[in-house]
Amino acid sequence: MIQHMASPRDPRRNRPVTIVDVANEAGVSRQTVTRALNNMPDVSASTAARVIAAATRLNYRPNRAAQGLVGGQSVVIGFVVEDLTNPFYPELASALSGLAADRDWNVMLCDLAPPSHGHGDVRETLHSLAQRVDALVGYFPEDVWSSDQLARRIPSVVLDADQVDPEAASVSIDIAPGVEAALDHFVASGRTRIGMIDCFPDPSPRRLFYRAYLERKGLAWSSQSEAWADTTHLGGIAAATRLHEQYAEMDAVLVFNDVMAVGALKSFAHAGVRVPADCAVIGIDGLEIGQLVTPELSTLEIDRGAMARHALDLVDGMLSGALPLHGPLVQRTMTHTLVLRQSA
Amino acid sequence: MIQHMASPRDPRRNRPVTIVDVANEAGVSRQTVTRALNNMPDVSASTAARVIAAATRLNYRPNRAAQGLVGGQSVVIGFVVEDLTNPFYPELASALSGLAADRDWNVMLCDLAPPSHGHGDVRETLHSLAQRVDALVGYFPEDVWSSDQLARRIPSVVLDADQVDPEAASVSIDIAPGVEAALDHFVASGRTRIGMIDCFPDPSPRRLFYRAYLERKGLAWSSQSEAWADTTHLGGIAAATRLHEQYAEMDAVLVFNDVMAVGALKSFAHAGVRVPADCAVIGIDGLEIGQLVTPELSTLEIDRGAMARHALDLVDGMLSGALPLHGPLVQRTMTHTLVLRQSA
DNA sequence: CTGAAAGCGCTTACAG
DNA sequence: CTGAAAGCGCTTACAG
Repeated sequence: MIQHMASPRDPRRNRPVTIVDVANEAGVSRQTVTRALNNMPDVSASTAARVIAAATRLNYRPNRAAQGLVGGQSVVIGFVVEDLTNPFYPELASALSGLAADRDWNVMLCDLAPPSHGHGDVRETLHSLAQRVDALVGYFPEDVWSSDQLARRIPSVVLDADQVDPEAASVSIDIAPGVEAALDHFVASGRTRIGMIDCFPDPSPRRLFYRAYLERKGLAWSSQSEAWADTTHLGGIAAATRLHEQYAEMDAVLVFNDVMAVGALKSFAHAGVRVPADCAVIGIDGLEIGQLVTPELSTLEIDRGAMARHALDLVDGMLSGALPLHGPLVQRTMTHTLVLRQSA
Repeated sequence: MIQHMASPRDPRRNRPVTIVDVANEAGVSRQTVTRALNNMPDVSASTAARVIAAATRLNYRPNRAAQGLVGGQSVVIGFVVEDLTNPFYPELASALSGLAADRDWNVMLCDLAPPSHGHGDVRETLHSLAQRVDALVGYFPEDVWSSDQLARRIPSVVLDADQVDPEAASVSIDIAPGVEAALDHFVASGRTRIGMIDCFPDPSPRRLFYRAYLERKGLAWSSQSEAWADTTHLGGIAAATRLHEQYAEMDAVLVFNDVMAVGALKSFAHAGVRVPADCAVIGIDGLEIGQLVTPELSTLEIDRGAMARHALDLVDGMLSGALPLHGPLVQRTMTHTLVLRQSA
């Protein structure tokens, strides 16, 4: 048998090689193997060497589950996002990963919109993840979430859901203060024909608040003041282009998120709309890309570090028993901070 | 005891509640609990209901390790990146996550540069991860990697390392064709004073190739033709600013990556250097942000989907025994594609 | 320094 | 429909 074809399975029987196989190969007992392989004391150097050689020869790999069963396994958080290519999620994942590492926890990543061909049902993906982790944190599709009651099966923290599930812990964002601040800023700088780019045909809470604000302030509004598209920069381009056509007098626009807002900036540049001179733009999220574009994007920033910290605190509470797993709602609420750069 | 203070541990003894506790609580045997909780047949509805009620009451959660031990656990890939806030990594993570999901594998995320205060030793982080996953894929700090010989302890795929470890499988990038194409493009469009922005004081392979190219073509070069900085957009701004000062005649510049290149574009805009009229810019990576800025960034693109696919193929091979775990080098090599947009 | 025993928490046959 | 037995692969005491 050619050496580099050596298999990690014992060729004699077609099953993974275990500690017993190594023990037999080395002519020792299995606890001696444990000791030798884990650098524990009370093994003679020669025995240890013999065991290590045998393990190497057989391509032995300890079974993680067995180790976990006896030793106590670490906490694993399943982090669920809608689309990792929206920079908001990696920035959050980065924060979560760092904070988790501080507790010696691990983060299992689940991107629900992977650019893969044959990815199965989202429901199936989530259930499979739920079986492999100790808690779920993230953004969950409303329909699967409510119909499957995942929060009842596993400690879960729902991030920034439009509709808060009373059964699940959540970190939610009260958009009111932030959106109010953004719109106030528009008005304070003399803008009165304010548009909105949203992400769904059905108005999001952000859009509803925007409408209410315009009405409250007696500002102009019509269905032409609004447009919606995908939450991508291409969507932002498309929506901004449409909005510019149907509402040419628009002098300010609030955009559902920064990625779309950056698209809107491109669209405006292309159409010759000067930002902020002709039209001011404020995005939402506070992403780093906002600082990379010209003009730099003003935005409603959300603190990802704080969001991740809240989520892990809630998980910790549920895991330790200090917090109920479901039932009375446990909720942390955050608000945006208006960050003014060049676009407004 | 207040209901919402119910603990996930059996209050009577201070240990996690197990299937036996549930069985006792429900007055049945443990295999009946298994059946009821896993929706298996051969349980009467009333018994199942009683068991589920007991499990809920005790906040029972099956032990994943025990389930994994008996049922066979799924493959977990530890994905190690240098810094998740560089968009290259999330785009790769997204691809990897999707392809892994297709195989019903999971991806555990490990960001070595988390924005967290107390993150411990990188070495420690990697070793801890290595114990919790079946294989390692990603970018590893050269020093830890070579000194700890992690590749000998766990199947590992090293991505795009400058120095290929002969002990580990790897997906490497042959930069020569791409960089040659980029520089050829500069020359073909009449540029002869070509600069380079790199990321380390020590010249990267990209920089070495750039130098060799200039020499080969008899083009001007001096130490003033080069600058280096952090691989962030701020680093790009700083390096481009410096380069513009020290090499004002520069009419083209190759940048270590797209994030820095976007920074360079900002710096040039600020300094009144028109791109591409005064100075052409080509970045490396092919990130989406290159399309968001103005002018759009020309770049050497690497196919992240293909990279992820190669990595998982190699892991699969090592796990199944078709590929050696170490020893004879297993290597896949990729090349960049020159994508011309507006900046060059 | 090394080995025989017991047990981690679950599930999968196998009896009733 | 329900339960007693055996075993998954490892480690942690406990004897020698």
